Amino acid sequence: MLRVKPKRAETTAALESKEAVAVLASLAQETRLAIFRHLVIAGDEGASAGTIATALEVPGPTLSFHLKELERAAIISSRRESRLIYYKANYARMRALIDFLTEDCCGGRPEVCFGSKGRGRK
Amino acid sequence: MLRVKPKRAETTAALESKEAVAVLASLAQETRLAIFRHLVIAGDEGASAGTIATALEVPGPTLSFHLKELERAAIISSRRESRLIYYKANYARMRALIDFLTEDCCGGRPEVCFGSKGRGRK
DNA sequence: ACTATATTTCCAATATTATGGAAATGTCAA
DNA sequence: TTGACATTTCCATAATATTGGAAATATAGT
Repeated sequence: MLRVKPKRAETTAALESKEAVAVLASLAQETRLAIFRHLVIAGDEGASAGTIATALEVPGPTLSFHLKELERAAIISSRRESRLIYYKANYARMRALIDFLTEDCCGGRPEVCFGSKGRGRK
Repeated sequence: MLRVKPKRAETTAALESKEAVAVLASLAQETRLAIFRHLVIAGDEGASAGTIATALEVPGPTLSFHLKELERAAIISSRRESRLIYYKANYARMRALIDFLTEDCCGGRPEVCFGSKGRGRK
């Protein structure tokens, strides 16, 4: 039997309003959102800068700029593997963002957003 | 027993990537996020521009600019009531954003973001 | 050391966004 | 129709973000 994940993958720190703005801004750009989506699909291994550049047809310096923005917001992380630098999505951070928005959206009035019972998940 | 909402409050249209960027951008600014949060708390009646301006201490023209941005992204809506203009949060739109992010984050690998079973809600 | 490849930093041009005073508009009451 | 109030539009300024070529840095193979 293939136990997938006994508990949360990474620690989920709640987002402050300022931080939430930063994460939102990091995703509020077409190329960056495309990068993030690409990385979600790439999974845990992530994808190298070159692979991303080719897939999304973005010039190196432009890609590098956006990768840095995403990393600054901690919505992605990177590791070097010999000559390649692999980037990977930070799911915990995305989850924290979703949780922040859920609180923002539903704080006090969950019924309006998610029906009479709120969300299943705490 | 107090049945709160039999079904969804508003129709929830799924977000396109471009639209998602627009909604993200509309919230990716401190003042605008504060406005939105204020409106969530204000509830269905919403809050007038003046009320918001006073509460958040934002000059009229600046507020007006941000309200327009939020409205352009359809994350809030407005109605005039005699001399006042009331703004109110569009919960359905926020939900659509959250759903978009959830798909983006978890599409293919829900276990990574939300534990081995995904979210309770569809 | 030299070469090739991957990626980044530097930098300057361009584009977009945010800010708020002054003036315009819209609404109502007298 | 004048006056008071709420809000917006106009507009100039300032701040921030995006873009990509050229040059720099990092790593590995020969």
